[in-house]
Amino acid sequence: MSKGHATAWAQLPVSLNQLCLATVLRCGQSFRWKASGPDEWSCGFSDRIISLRQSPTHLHYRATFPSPPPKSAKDDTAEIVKDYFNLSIDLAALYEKWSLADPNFKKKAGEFKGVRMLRQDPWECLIGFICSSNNNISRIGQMVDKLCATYGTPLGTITHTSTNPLSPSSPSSENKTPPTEVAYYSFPTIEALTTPDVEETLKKLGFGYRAKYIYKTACMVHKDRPKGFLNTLRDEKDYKEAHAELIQFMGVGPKVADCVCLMSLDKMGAVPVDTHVWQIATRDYKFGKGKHRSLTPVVYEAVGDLFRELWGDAAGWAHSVLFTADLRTFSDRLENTKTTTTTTVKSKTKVKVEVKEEEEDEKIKLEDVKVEEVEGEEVKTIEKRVRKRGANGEVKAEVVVKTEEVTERRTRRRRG
DNA sequence: ACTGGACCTGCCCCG
DNA sequence: CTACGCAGGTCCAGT
Repeated sequence: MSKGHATAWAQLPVSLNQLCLATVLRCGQSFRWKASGPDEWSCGFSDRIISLRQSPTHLHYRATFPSPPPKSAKDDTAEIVKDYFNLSIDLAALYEKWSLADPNFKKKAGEFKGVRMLRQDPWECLIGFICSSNNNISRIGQMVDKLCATYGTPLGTITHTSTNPLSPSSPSSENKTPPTEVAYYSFPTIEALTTPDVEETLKKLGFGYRAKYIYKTACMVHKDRPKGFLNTLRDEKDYKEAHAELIQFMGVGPKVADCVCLMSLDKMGAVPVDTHVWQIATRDYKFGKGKHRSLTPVVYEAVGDLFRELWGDAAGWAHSVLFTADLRTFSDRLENTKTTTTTTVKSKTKVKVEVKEEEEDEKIKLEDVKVEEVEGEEVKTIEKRVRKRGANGEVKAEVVVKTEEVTERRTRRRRG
């Protein structure tokens, strides 16, 4: 495969308060950006590969076109980049507003500046988040890569240089890995995923039950909807209308629909409520005061309403900041986590739980507590996750959980 | 309306 | 080093 034709690097004036590339491209909005070098990122678009770098004052970009470059391919990369990053929206002003309305946001946002919503292609966004259900980010990325390599259009290759953060730019570093050529592809068109082989092929590629969802959804969009349907949801439908349309598709529930609304359809008030956001709502905002057993559709909407009332029209944008702060990938920014001890206790009968803490100082921090119980003779389940650490970041304290009739008990450790 | 299960698979951490 | 739990949910059948 050819390396293609790369344009010269160009730049747009963008501050780190407006955009933090390394955060936004890794926080699970898009699953397709690859680190192509130290502080360099690349992604295949419809007819070109776009590569990005960032300085404190500028966003640097360049395009690599397939060779020979199509005559139609004039370099409108700047427009694509501005659109993709929603750069017309003043993120710093929004942070000010959210910080004023919410002390918790203000506290968390300090370490997470420049977290903005991308404005992705609705089709890609839809399929990407169908892949995300009951799944982990690592595998989602792999699945989307396979999808593009199998059904997308080859766009050429990019030379990847060492991305190991432990071996920075110094060329003499022994740790550095040799450059490699990495192939890039466009995201598959709608039609490309409607061929009869798609479900079986994706199953073989490890998509599991999502293979059927993707195939069915592609067929629905292609055959049962007007041309350009998804894009009309952006301009011609409001949030509720778009959401209602999206959950008609196979494999698309309220959470995935909100992701598509927020990340590709300009619905800034859409708040995708996943396990993280549910956790944030109950832990940091005392939502429901522990009364809710599960995330039913009613509760789901109530959580979104809570955040919309708190943060206003662009609540989905604000939510992304706190969601990102909650990701383990970035956990080192809020606290220097070394070790976490998690204790899970399950019991078939009534359970007494006491959590003893040395109340010596406020360095001890209750990170994460979830309690679920069902009335009657049924199963009571208590899950408590408690982190305590000293000023230097060392975890020093442990949780004491006392129970009766314990039937199952696990303890696990994590490194951060 | 709400609840409980099943669901593909690969990664991560536990014994 | 293998195994169980889990991962940015959704669908389906029963109350």
